Amino acid sequence: MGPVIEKETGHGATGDRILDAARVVFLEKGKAGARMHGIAAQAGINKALLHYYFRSKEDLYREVLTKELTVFFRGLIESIRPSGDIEALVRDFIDNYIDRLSRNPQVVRFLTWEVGSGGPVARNVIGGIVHGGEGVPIYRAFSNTVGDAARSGRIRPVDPQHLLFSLIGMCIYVFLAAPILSGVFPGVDTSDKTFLEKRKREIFDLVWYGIRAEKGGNDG
Amino acid sequence: MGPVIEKETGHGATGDRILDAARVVFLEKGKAGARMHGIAAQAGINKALLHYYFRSKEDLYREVLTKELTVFFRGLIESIRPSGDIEALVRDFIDNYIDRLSRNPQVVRFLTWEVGSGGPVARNVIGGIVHGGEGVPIYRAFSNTVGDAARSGRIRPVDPQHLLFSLIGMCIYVFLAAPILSGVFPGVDTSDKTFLEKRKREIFDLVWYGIRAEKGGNDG
DNA sequence: GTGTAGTTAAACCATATGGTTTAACCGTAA
DNA sequence: TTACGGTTAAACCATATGGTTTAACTACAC
Repeated sequence: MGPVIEKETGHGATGDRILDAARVVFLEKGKAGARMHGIAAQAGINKALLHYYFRSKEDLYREVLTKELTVFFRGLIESIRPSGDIEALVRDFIDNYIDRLSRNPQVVRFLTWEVGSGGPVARNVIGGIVHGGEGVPIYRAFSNTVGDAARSGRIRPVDPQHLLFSLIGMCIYVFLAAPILSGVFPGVDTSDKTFLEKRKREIFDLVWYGIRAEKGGNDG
Repeated sequence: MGPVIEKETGHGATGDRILDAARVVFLEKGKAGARMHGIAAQAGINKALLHYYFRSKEDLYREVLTKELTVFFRGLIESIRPSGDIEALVRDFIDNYIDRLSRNPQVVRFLTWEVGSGGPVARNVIGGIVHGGEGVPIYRAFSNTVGDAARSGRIRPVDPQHLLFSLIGMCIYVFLAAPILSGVFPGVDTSDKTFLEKRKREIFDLVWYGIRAEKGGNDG
């Protein structure tokens, strides 16, 4: 059945080395800025072999990006599948999103490049993950938990979609803007655990105080 | 003193046409993806004249980006200079940030490209604007207003830097991720006034309920 | 040994790229 | 008239680019 094949990815060992190399180069330079020659060099092989494995730059880019985003978002979503408790959901969301971003800062960079060029690959991958899969799609579950909490009077009524955007925005912003922020505000360092823990607390407090129902009834 | 010169930008009429053209092309393709030939064509001139005005692609890119970011952020910051009232500050910030982003969506795209390549230009421009200028630098003013509000008991104590990041993140996220979000959540349209007004309300409510001091003392 | 997949070096190809140079043309100011 | 800056078309240059082809070499499977 042919030579040694790694079942994991569907590519042989060399194919994987190429994907790794391509990841590094695309990450650093983006699709337009990357050079096939550079990728081959990074993988320690020559152009001929590179094209023996991947027809074109386009192909390679799509594979790299799809793999990267799929792994990240699938993992993320699995770690925050809502249990029904809104407070735990918010806390887990913030916790997991920030932890995973800090452990995979490349993902943000890939997303940045992608969005720059219209994001066709990311749209596909993320759309599939957020709405598809087995069981209750993740967004549906999130939305239900928020709705239930509002109906039961634990939180005030909020639009779940906007709450989601707010959570994501607050978590991802510091990573996205890191190259700029770290130059403008010394002390901002997205690889510093202390900073990130503080960021988590600040986000959670803002959101939780921001949505929970007030204890003593409401006044004007 | 030479031919007709537009004093506004320091470039002649042709120079401005080139800058406009370059803006369009860099916006669409990023620095690496842009072609000098394409920029010349967009400006309706030939390559020779293009290089007669701008030595290199690098030069042109720096000028375009600096101009774009300077105009946007200077305008933004002037429109939200804090008056001392924290509630008004939060409301104005959200209002102006979202309005200006929706009127200048290119800026987000430029920032995206910039951040992708490490953001050296943006870091300079934004750093200068946020901390420099006449009078009290804007971040200082923001931070003071938040601090005063906390000391006077109007809001609970919050870290002004993190509050700022949260505000920016919530406002900018939908614009940044628009190409992806619009594919994943039909109905998300950052050029739709209704959507943006709702977004503003949701952000303001979350933040304001999230930071204001509770009326009836606190409980466990 | 023969065949086959993986691999290499190197030449090759058509086209693109950023940038320069040259010669000429045009309108206006001196 | 002359001089000059803005402008053009076109050729030119060195290098880079994505991608292909060829011939040969290696290790392992049969």
